Amino acid sequence: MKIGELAKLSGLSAHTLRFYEKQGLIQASARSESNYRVYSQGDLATAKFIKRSREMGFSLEEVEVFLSIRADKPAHVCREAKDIAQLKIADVQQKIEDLQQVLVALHKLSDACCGGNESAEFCSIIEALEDGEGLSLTQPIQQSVVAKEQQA
Amino acid sequence: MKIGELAKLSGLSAHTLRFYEKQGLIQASARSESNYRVYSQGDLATAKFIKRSREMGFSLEEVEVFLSIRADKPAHVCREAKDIAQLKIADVQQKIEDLQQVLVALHKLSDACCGGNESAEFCSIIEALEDGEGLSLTQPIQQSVVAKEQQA
DNA sequence: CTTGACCCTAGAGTATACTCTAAGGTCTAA
DNA sequence: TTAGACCTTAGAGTATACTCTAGGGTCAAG
Repeated sequence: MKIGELAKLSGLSAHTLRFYEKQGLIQASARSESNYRVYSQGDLATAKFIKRSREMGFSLEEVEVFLSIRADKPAHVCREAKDIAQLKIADVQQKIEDLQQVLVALHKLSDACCGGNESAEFCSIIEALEDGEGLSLTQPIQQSVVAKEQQA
Repeated sequence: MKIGELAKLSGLSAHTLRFYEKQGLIQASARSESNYRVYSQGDLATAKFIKRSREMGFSLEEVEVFLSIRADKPAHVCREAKDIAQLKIADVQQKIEDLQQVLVALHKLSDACCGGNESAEFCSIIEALEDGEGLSLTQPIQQSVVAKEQQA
C-alpha cells in the first residue's frame, strides 16, 4: 500500500508518517518505480504500535526504544521495557499531583470572586494574585504541566 | 532598583524580565542616564503578580488580561477575571482526567510485565502495544497533557 | 490530453515560554 | 586604572512533535 492508505489505516497522517521516517521510527519496506513509498502489513502494525505508544504518553524517544526491543526481542529483557513504563508512571503521577495542587489553588482563587458585573475594584482574584495570600503552592510546580495546550 | 535586584526580589530572571517587557507585560518605570532600566516598588509588585499568576498555571496571554484589569479595575468587572479562572479550572480538570486515564492504562501495561532479566521474547508490554488489547483509552487524549516535560 | 487525486523532497513554520549569545557600554572598589 | 560585576540590544537557540508549503512528478479515468 502507499502512504495515503497506510495513513488511513493507521490513523496517522501521511505527513506524520514521513516525519516519523525522518526520525528513524518507521521505514517503508520498499519503493515503487516512481519512488512512492510502499508499505507492508508489517509496516501497518508498526505504525499502529507507534500510535498506541504515543497515546499512552510515551515520547518519540521512548517509542524508539520500544521499537528496538520489538525489532529484536531475544536481544532484550523485560526490565528495559518495564523501566520505561515505570518512569512514565511516576512522571504522570507527579503531573497529576501538581495539577491537583494547582486546582486547589485555582478554586481558592475563583470561589472567592463573585464573578458578576460588579466593578473589579475589589475583585478577590486580582487581590489574591497581588498579595499571594492563601494560594501559595506548597511545592514548585513543573510549569509544563499547566502550560496551555498546543493541539486542537 | 536595577534589573538584577528586581530579579532577585521577584524570583524572575533578568532575562525573563526583559522578555516579559518585550511581550508588553511589564515596563521599567524609568531609565537611568546610562540607559539602565530603573524599577519601582510598584514594578516589583507587578513582577510578583506575574510570577504568581504563572505559578497558578495561567499563560502569558491570560496574565496580560489580568494585568489590564489590575491596571484599571473600575473599568472592568469581576466576571472577566472569574471567566478566565473558571476556564483554567476546567482545563486543569480535563488534564487531570486525561492523565488519570493514561495512568490506568500505563498500570495495566506495566503490571503485567515481570520486569526481570528474562528475554523480552514474550514481554507483555511490547505485546500490549502491539495489539492494543485492554489498554484502549476511552477517549482521545490531548497529547500535550502527557508530553515530556521541558524544564528541569 | 487533461483533470484531479495522489505521491516526492527539502525546508520552513507553529506553539509556548523562555534562555542564551554576541558584542558592547557602565560602574565600583582596590 | 583595571578587573569584575553589572547593564544594554537584537537576534538566535531550545524543547517537542508535528504541520505545512513550494515546486515538482505520477497515475488512472473520461
